[in-house]
Amino acid sequence: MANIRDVAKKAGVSVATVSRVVNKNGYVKKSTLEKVNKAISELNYSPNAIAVSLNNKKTKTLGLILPDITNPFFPELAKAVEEVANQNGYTMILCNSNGLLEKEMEHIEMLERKYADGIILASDSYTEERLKGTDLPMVLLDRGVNPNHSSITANNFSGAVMATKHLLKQGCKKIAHIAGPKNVLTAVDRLKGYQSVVRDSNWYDGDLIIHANYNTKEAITATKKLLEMDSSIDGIFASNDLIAIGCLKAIRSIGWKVPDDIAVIGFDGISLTDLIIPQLSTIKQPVYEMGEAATKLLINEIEVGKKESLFKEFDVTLIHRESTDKRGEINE
Amino acid sequence: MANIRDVAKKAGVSVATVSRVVNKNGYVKKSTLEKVNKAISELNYSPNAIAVSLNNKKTKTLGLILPDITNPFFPELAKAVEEVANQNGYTMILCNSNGLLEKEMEHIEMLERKYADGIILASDSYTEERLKGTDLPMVLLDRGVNPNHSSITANNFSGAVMATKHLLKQGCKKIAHIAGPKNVLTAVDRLKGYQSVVRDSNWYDGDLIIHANYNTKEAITATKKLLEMDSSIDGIFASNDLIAIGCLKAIRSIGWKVPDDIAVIGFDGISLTDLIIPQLSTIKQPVYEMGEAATKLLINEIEVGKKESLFKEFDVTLIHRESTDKRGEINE
DNA sequence: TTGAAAGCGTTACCAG
DNA sequence: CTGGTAACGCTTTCAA
Repeated sequence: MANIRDVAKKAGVSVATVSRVVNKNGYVKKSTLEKVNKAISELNYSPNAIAVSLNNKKTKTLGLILPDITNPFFPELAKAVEEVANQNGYTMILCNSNGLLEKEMEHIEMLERKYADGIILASDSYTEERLKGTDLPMVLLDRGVNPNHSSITANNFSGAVMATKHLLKQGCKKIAHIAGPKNVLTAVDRLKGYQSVVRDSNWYDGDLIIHANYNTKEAITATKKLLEMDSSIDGIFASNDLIAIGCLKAIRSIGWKVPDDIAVIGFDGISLTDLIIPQLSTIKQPVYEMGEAATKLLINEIEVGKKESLFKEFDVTLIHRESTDKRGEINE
Repeated sequence: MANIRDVAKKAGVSVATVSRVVNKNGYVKKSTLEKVNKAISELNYSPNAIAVSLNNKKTKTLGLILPDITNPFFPELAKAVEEVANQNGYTMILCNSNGLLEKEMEHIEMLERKYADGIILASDSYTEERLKGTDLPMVLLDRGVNPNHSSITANNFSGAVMATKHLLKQGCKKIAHIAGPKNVLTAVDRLKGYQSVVRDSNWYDGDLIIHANYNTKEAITATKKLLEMDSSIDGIFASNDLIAIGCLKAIRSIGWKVPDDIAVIGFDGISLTDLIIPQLSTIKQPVYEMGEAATKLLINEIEVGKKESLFKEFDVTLIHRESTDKRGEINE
């Protein structure tokens, strides 16, 4: 690949001049501009990004750290981040942390060493303590709120309230909650939302809450346990869609019918919920918009600087489908 | 962040010496080694990757270009690539091409400018013609075979044969095929596999083949069309799982039963197939292993150089589930 | 065993 | 309007 000196030589000018025309800054006489452009296209020159980076300490690279790209919630997020990044001339490095704090830290250090310009962190295990070494611009996504960093979340609490009230409205008399992990912020907020609605009901009981990780397998076990314990449960609010699908499988395996015997609603709104039978009611997060907002926010912090931490919370929406349609309200 | 000069000053040696101890090459007296190491840890020094790259023209960065991270087949691939890359000290840039040749080319150029060390390309539209500008090491994944580049694929043809024979064995008398796009290599091979099995059957007819893109929505339309045209169809081999799920939805919407009225089998083995009801039979590709193999192959080409193009084809396996279980062979 | 200095490809400042 | 050159942080000869 040709470099800037080759171009300079070919055009009969100095490298400084070439640099000026490439970056369109400074004055260049029209005739030399043309000479240089000619040389550039003849040599098919394009500036070496590494050398540029070494100078200005900017790499036009963003890091996206996710717990697990394999969880259907995240690919759409990744897509949004990648697209917005690209539109702004940035490139995205994808890092999987498997939810491990240690891996997260490794990735952050690596991104620093590679001079990434900023990081979008979707973390389970985020604690301010561990992050304070970094001074890279960083925005927290979906799973963490903290005064030192801007963050984007969905309104998990109010979504949980919506889900629980929806179940009530459909006629459920006793609603259980399969909560996510205790240390995951979204899970905690959703649990609180559920509790705020049912706390004062006469049937309410702490045993109606059971914890499981955000996956289908554990949810199956949890659901069976729940229904064995109390067969009068007729509604489940699952902390996310993967858990809800586990519920569906467990319920089916013991021969109950959804939604007649028991209604189920999830959270997230992954596309999967539309593909399964019965179709799963859920609280939909505007995932793409969230990824988009996070990326724009980050790029803004990088390019114009950060004044204050912004904390943006997105509204969620109820999607009413078969799995909670006890009253035949849906007409397909 | 501290740089090599800071360390040198602190240790009272030259930068050359620091470089030697960091890279463990050249002779260093034990006592100075210790001094230097001390300074390094006190300053928490780690070499600036950009500067290193500028020297050796290696960035320890791989590009992964995918049609669409949102298609459930790809996240697992991405995960494999990321993990293996990380294990070898590489970082992965993720690029979404949306299946557009133009976008692919843009990404490739960007990766060249950023001095990526190599590319893994999963492409629909791959044609050698367009790629010949690049001399970056590149391995083709899943959707392209070409003498100039190593490639990793699954055995699509024999998988299709397995699927079709499986349907026959389950008692299907007339099997249709919803094929993928005509310009996608995997789709073409699967179509050929199907044809090789049924071509000589007395019921065979070209109308039993219908094309659709690799998504659920189009598959619904296609399936309805197929069954309206010929209601004696009692088996469908779908070119991928997303299509198969579309079949299931369409079949359900017209009131038929799976697998009794009609059996359905997909291809890919995405985890989704295990979560839906009825569970979907499918031909499973070893996705993770494929991603792993591609990455190892690429890293090998980068680090030890490439002698010849390797062409590795992975075996696929039949997963027999409810959607084709006409004879009650599955005991859960 | 160690240090000085050139070079990697740019940009940006300072002169002219 | 243009050119020379220091600087970015590191590696790698070449000498000592």
